[in-house]
This record gives sequence, C-alpha cells and structure tokens, in this order.
Amino acid sequence: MHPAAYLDRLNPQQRRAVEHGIAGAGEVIGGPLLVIAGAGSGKTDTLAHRVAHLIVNRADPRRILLLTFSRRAAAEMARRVERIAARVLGPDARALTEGLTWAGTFHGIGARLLRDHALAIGLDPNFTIHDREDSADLINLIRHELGFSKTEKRFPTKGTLLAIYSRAVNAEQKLEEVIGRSFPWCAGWNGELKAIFSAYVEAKQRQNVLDYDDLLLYWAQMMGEPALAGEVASRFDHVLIDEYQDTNKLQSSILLGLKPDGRGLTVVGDDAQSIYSFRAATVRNILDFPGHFTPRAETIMLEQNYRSTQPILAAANAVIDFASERYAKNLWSERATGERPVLVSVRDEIEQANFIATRVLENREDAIALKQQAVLFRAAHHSGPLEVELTRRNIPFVKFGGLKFLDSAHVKDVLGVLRFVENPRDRVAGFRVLRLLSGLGPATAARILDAVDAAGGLLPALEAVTPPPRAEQEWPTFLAMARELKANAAGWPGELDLVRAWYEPLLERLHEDAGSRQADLVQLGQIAASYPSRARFLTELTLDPPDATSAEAGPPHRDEDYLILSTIHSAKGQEWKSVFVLNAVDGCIPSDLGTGTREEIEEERRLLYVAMTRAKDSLHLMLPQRFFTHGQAARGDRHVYAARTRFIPPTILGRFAMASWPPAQAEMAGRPGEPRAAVDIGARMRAMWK
DNA sequence: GGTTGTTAGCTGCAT
DNA sequence: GCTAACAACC
Repeated sequence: MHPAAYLDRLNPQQRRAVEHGIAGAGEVIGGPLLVIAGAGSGKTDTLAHRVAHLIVNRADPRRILLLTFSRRAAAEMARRVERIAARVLGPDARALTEGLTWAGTFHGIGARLLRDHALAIGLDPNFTIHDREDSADLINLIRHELGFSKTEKRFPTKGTLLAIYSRAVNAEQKLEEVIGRSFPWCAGWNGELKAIFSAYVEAKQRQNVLDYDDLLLYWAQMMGEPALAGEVASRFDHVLIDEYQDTNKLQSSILLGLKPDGRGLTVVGDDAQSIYSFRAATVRNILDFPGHFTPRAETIMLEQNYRSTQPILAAANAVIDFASERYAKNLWSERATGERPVLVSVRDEIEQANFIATRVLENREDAIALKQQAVLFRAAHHSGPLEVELTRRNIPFVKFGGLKFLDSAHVKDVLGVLRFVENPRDRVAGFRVLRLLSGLGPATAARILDAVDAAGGLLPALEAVTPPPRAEQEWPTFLAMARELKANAAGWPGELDLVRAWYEPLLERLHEDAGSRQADLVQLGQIAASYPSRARFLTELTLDPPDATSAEAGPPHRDEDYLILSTIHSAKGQEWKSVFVLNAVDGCIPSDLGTGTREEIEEERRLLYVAMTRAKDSLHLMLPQRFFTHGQAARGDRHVYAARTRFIPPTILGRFAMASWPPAQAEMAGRPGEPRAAVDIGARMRAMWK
C-alpha cells in the first residue's frame, strides 16, 4: 500500500499513534499502545484514523473491538472511520466499515457476548437487564425480607447498599475494604451486608436478571476460564478503548483477559480528565498500563491542542497544574489570540441566568449559532433558574444529563408491564405492575408472583388468581391486557399502545399531573417504534437511555437551532465556541457533597478542568455571590454566600479577566420594592481577591 | 392481615 | 421535591 495521503494531515505524534504496529508491514499486530491525549488534541480523530488505517491495511473489521464510553461516541467513531476509509478506498470502504459491528460500550458489548455464550455459562439467553433503580428495588425487597428495615440502629438504605455492592464488584475489592475506605459509617454491619448481597445474587439468578455490574462481572468471569477466555479472545485481533481514564478495575481485568500480552491492544485517554471515580473508575488503569507488559507498552503523548485559544488553555493548564499525580503534559495551541476566560460576578442565580441569556443572544447576533454555545454545570438541577429564563425569552435549548425520563414512575410502570411479559420471573417488574391495581398491595403481589414462579408461566398463574375483593374491579382489564400481550396479536410496537391504553385510566387516579405524564408516554411510544422488537427495545433502552430533553415535548428537530445545557459529566468529549460554567463557587465546584477525601477534591478539580477545556473561543465562569439551597423543609429555602472555587486561587487570577453583572448603571436605576443596597461593591471587592 | 394515607428525612455526577 | 418508615383504616 502506498504511503497514505490521508495521514498527512496528522501531526507527528498522532501519526505515530495511528501507524503503531502497522506501518509498512501489512498484517502484523503490534504491541500494546497507550495514547495520552490531552484535551482537544484530536483524540477521537486519531483513534478513528487508527481504526481506518487498520482496515485499509487489511485488518478484518469484524475482528476489531472498539470500546467507547457511550453509544453516542461509538456511532460518531464509526461515522468518522467510514469517512476516512472512503478517502482511500472509495466506494469499497462502506462494505468494509459496515463490518465494524463490535463498536459500543463495555456494557453493551458485554450484554451481546453474554447472550452469545449464555448456554456455556449456565445463563438463560433471554435474561432481562436491571437498571440502577431496579437493582435498588430488588435489594430493598431483600432488605425487608431479611428484617433489616426494623433494626435498632439506622440501617443503610437501598441506595447505599447498592453503591457498596457495586463498588466491591467494579473495584474488585473485598467488602471490608470498600466499607473501610468508602463507607466508614457502615462499619459494623459487615455480616448483615454479606447476607443481603448473597441473597441479592441468588435472587438475580433465580429471576434471570442481570444488573449493570453483572454485564462486566460475568464477562470478566468468562475471561478467567481458560477455554471460554480463548474462545472470546480469539474473536478479536484488535481491541481499542477510548476514554480509558474512566474505566474501572473490572474493565481492565477484562482487557487483560482479552489481550494478555497486550498485542493488538490500544488504549487512549487523559488522566487529567478522569471524572468517574464515583463509578469506581480509577486513573491507576492508565497510569499503570505500560508496566503491565514486557516489554512495556509504548506511550505516545498528544500535546497539541486544536480546540482552544491559548489564553483559555493557559487558564485551564493553571488550574490542572495543582493536581497531584498525573502524566505531566504541556498542552499548547497555535491559536495565540483571543480573550482570557472571564470570571463573572453576579448577585445570585437569577442574575446569572439573566447574564447568560443576554450574552447568548448577543453571541447569536455575532453569528455564533446557539448550537455552538453551551452552558455547563456540576449538578443537573443547577440549571433550573436558567431554564426558566430561557423559556421566558423564547430561547430553545436541549439539556443533556440528569435525565429523569426513564426514572419517572409512569414510564417505569409501562416498561414494567413489558418486562414482566418478557420475563415473568422478574419480580421487581411484576411487583411494580401488580401494585398499580387499586386494592392490591405488597402481600397479594408477592402471593401472585409466587404462583407465577410455581406455574412456570405468566398466564396460567394469572388466570388462576382470585383477586382480593377490593381489587376485583380493576383485575379483569389487567388480565385481558395480559392475555392480549401473551397472544402476541398486537406485534411491536403495537404492544406498547395496548399497555398505554390499559395504563392511562390509572394515571388519572395515581397522579395529579396526568396530562404531562401522558405526553411522556406518547414520546415513549415514538421511541419504541424505532426498535425492531420488544426484547431489543428493553435491552437497549436500559443500556443506552435517551440522554437529552428539550423544553418542548418530543425530540428537537435536527435543523432547529438550540442552546446546549449539559452536566459537565455529559459534556465529556464535546466542544463549543462559547462556554458558560454555572456556579464556579465552592459548594458547587467542588460539590460540598464530595467533601470528604483528597481524592474526591482532586476529581472535582479535574471536573472544572474538563469544563474549561470544552471552550474553543470564549469562556465565562459564573460566580453567583449567593445561591439557594433547597431542602431544610422546615424553614423553606435558604441561601448561602459563596466564594470563588478554591481551584482558582489568587495566584492564578492573572489568567482570567474580571467582570460583574448587571452593569453598574442599570443597577443604580434600582428596581421598585427591592430593599437591598443597589451595588454591593464591598462584596465584589472581597470576592475578587478571595 | 393488608392497603392506603401521613409525616419525617435526604437530595452529585450515570453505564 | 421525592423516598421510607409509621399510623389509621377496610
């Protein structure tokens, strides 16, 4: 193959990463490769080029495993690979890149492999998958069954129990270690926790369900069985992983199982952007990667930033320079001109929203589309006041992260019916559905589920049920629906309409705001129509829930322009011309919930770094001088006075410009009925030097 | 016994 | 604001 022209646009480091183990030699599979890719250094592009280059050099695309952080990222990667390959191979490229079928998340690929190999590991291939809340519900069931809800001292709640379990699994740590290190307030319950987790595992197996962690755990277990491991490993010549800094111990075990000697293994990531330790991700994976192999893995650094202006980069570098352990990188940009990032002092969250809405519109007048602008925040609810203001001003927006769509009760109810039909052994689903009926509570539900288990089928058991007197009224319609679903007459997605027709009358009784909830269900129907079957719908919706909402019901139209609102976590890998960061104050960044350990604080620092490095041309960090905390029900909402985030200490203030809002003269005009001082200059002066 | 209504606590990020 | 234990009711 001739030296490929499409590689010419890469810089020397990128090119080395792309050609590693391939250059000139044809089919040779190279040794392990670690690419440390700084923010905006063309990481995705480099990885896409590497995959394309492999395919161009006759690697079999069906034998390439590409693991990404989200399904969205996988789709984007596949798109780019095809585009690059098409430049070299022309029309032939499509047939080849379509063979790139093993691209997805760890969890998604895990689910696929487990269904393929289910019988070999004693698993029913029709397993259903529990999302986080389902898992918590199941644990809660067990918590009650074992009598731990009635302990003398307060016992950990379902959420905490699941968090402990999940961390033990994902971090491959012993229970004692997890409790000691991450949940010290639960010390003393070791025995009880073990009993719960053991019962939890048995329950999942009996019910033929897997939780998120199982998708990785079973996969890792397969890799521990030499015969199976060989079979799975031999499917793939090349394994490439993006965002490696946000993988956990269990995931690295899987990789080492797939590629014990590292040949054909490529990992890409940036330790400075590791922000998922709450999911047991560990930077150690990336820091320790080279030493896992003999000879050590080759390490390539990508340090040229193509995204941000130098002033933005300098400020971000200054923030991350305080981080303790990391691969020292020196990110630089050729985009020398530009404004320094601005620290904007505002009185409160209302003015913060006001400022952003105003600036966003000004930017749009300067021909920066709304889609090229983003507002980032630490917690999903931080954007509340802004959403109100945007709606008031008629500025369309789409919000990423913190989505409650699938968590909302009514959506879960409808999905629960489908899951119950799909897998009648799934007690969480069955329990949820049965209790929707008026006059039917936990005890009767449990009795019916036992009957379903004993009968080995849904309908025979339901037909035989004599409902308690008070549930008699709603029982027949429920039974009728179950019959129709089982008869499979409606097909897919007709089944969903059937469930909705049954459920909507209940909605009126269950919820005050039945109207908006009904709209959600219509939307669910639209989503359902894009999947080929009930089984696929349930699996893929669980593994890849819709990640965005817009102000109006329904997904936004592609040609429409809208502002991006996103949690910093969901902003990973993205970039915008203009970025606003909400609440860059202590208590939000770092979050006062992640108070405890030094590691947590360090992660919050990286979070700010990630937020700042999303910006290409313009960056505003908002400093509301007070913000409201909700909660403390007794006294209503309170506000607290906030100080600039500790991650921007006075020594690096020179990297930023200062501004305050509203402009002084507007403030002087005053507003009727507001008793406060017009301008709190004192506070601003103090805030400047904090 | 079982279901439904009421009040006290906690509320980040998400495959 | 929503979940989880407790109290009142059929």
